[in-house]
Amino acid sequence: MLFSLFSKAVDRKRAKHYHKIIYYVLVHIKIVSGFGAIMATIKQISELSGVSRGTVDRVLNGRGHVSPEKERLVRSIAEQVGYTPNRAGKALAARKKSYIIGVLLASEGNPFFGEVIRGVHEAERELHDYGVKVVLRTQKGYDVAAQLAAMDEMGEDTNALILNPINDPAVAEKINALSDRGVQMYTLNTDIEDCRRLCYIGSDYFEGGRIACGMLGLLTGGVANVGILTGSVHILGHKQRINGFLDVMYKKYPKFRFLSIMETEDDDMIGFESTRRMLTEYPEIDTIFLAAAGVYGVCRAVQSFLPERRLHIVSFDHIPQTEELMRAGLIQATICQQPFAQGYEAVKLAFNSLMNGMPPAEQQFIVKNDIRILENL
Amino acid sequence: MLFSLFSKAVDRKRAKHYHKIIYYVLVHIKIVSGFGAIMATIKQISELSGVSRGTVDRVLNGRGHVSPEKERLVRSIAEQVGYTPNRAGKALAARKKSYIIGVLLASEGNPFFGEVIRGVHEAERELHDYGVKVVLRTQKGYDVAAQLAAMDEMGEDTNALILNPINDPAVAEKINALSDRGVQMYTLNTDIEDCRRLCYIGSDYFEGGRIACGMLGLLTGGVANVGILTGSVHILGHKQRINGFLDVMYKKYPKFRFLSIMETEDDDMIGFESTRRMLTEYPEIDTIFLAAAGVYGVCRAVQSFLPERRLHIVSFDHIPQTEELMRAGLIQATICQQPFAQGYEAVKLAFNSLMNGMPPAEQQFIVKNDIRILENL
DNA sequence: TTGTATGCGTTATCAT
DNA sequence: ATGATAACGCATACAA
Repeated sequence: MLFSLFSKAVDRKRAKHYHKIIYYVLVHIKIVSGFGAIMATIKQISELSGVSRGTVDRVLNGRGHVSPEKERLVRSIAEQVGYTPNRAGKALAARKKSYIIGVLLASEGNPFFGEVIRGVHEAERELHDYGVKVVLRTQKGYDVAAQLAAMDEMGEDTNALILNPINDPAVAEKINALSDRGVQMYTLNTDIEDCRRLCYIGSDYFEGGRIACGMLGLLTGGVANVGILTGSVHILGHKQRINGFLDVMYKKYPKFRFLSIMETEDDDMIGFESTRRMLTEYPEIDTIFLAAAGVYGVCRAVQSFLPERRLHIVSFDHIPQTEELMRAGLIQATICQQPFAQGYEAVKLAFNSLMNGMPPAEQQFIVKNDIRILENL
Repeated sequence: MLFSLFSKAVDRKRAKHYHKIIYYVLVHIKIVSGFGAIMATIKQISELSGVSRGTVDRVLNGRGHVSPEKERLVRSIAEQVGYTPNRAGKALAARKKSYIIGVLLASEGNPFFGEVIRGVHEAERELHDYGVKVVLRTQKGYDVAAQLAAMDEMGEDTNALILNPINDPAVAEKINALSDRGVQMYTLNTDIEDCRRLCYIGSDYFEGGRIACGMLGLLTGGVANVGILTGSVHILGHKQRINGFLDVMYKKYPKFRFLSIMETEDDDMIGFESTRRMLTEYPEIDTIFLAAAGVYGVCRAVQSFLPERRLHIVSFDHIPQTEELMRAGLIQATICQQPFAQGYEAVKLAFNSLMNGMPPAEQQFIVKNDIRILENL
């Protein structure tokens, strides 16, 4: 290989005499090897440019303290040889200090997050070799003060913090504060506006709503009296799902009649009661779009109050009761948002940014919505 | 940290005096650090056991030439400290020799494989740092002799070979021959029986068929006159899809009437003609299960000969015409088999086995079948 | 400003 | 059979 001309056997002085010739060759000849691109290393760049490895490192990592002409020279050569840092080498060197990635999930007792956590742990396992520590902390329910407190505590000793933020200005502010303190911030599963998070990892709720409507359109043959049950109109994701649903409904299904919308507050009991009232007020409802949690309560209400009629129901996510409800024929389809991938990718993204000292290229990592019926549950 | 007691500052002789004590402690006390498991290294094991790193390496990698008692000692300590090799270190050391992974795809002109190839390239990009070369070769159509010849050629200079095998005994035999020659063999997208491939990467065709039937059950309300179009009854995957379809049909949809099955030979023109004949012979058909390629030809036939009637059609895969056909309302749903993931995971799996010198833990890597409707295409 | 030396974990080579 | 040592690519503390 070309570069081995100046391996350790040849000292720097000889190299200095040759490096201009080599450089000339590099500039004017397109270099290819038998199998693909050459993998340039810092050492090779130092030999080609006649400066030390340390200087090359300083240039390539912008550490300063290097003369302009050498800087230009090194940059130029690195460009010519198409230098990209070697991850294995970086990882090994980085092992002395270890990165700590915090994961703060505000939702104990929400079965949806089980898979998210599995994904987090899988990423932790894979990154174990790279000296990464993952600190996971879960909280019960949506309490702004509690979330803020936990963020402060975890921000103390983490290099990156991943959380599913409560949609409250105080949380956005705290995200900015921690970001300024040097903690790389990520939002998981739900995003929050007006803050300096590096990336949102989660699903496209609007698309999820569109898919739900498309599915119900197919199931009903395009004719339906629709009732919608949402968690809370104040929760951004739920609202976006409903907007998506209505988007498809208005454009594609003129024979859909939208009769009523009520809230479950993500609770089975409240869902039961809301559904009961909805069905007594609008007994002609034959199709239910279930945009949030409380699925089991809603379905039980349907079963209790319209035992003879077969409604069309599409829900979200896959929780333990989902299979039972699908097997019973109450729910025909449920739309999942790849919870495992959300947890997994969030940790990996955070690690990669820490590793290369650069924020993720994309500000969003959107996981695909996933249609499930009984056969592929 | 515990192990640093015997860092380089302390010489081997002192270590030898202490290692039995430490060993005792290790055996009787469960070791935990603040953040999780200790990451044991070969160096630490050598210090604890009082043997050299070389010997530890010889034991842990089964290179032989080591006395039984030292072997037992090292094994025991490695077990106690829960040693797992560090991938970054391995990668760096392995860079001197570079692995070559061959990918042989027999299907030029089949749009399905575009995404598979994208997955292969993405894996290649990610593994670039680890000195992996991927050699991709594609072939037109299914010609056993051509595939055998290509296998022989590629087997010469590859450490692993991934291919979508033609279902022919000669191919199985060649897979065994190459395997015996030390090439690690993988089957991609379609499997083949009675051969020593290390792993099959692809979808579960039986499940795919079940999902298709479940979907048509939902679309038709459980009442349908069904026609099936397959590629060839001789192709294993197609047969499995049909078996899956019939499985659900018999168990769950007693009002499905199965009227006819014909072949498309994966060709649009033949598909058109087969469909035309099917629809003239059984004009009562209102539901079509499209288990193979030739999708466009079939749909055009439906459009030509039953322009007024609205059939229910479920197909497989996502090719360029699929979206047009769905938009036109001819196809309601198509079941995809994650082609990108197939290509990506195949290469990664092959690399991992080469890296740790161990075949994959599982003999199959099954990607999920994925329901698509117009809204999530 | 610039260069040198060392170490991260693993593997291979060379001595003994 | 066993131990010592160099090398892989990168980062950094230290020396000049």
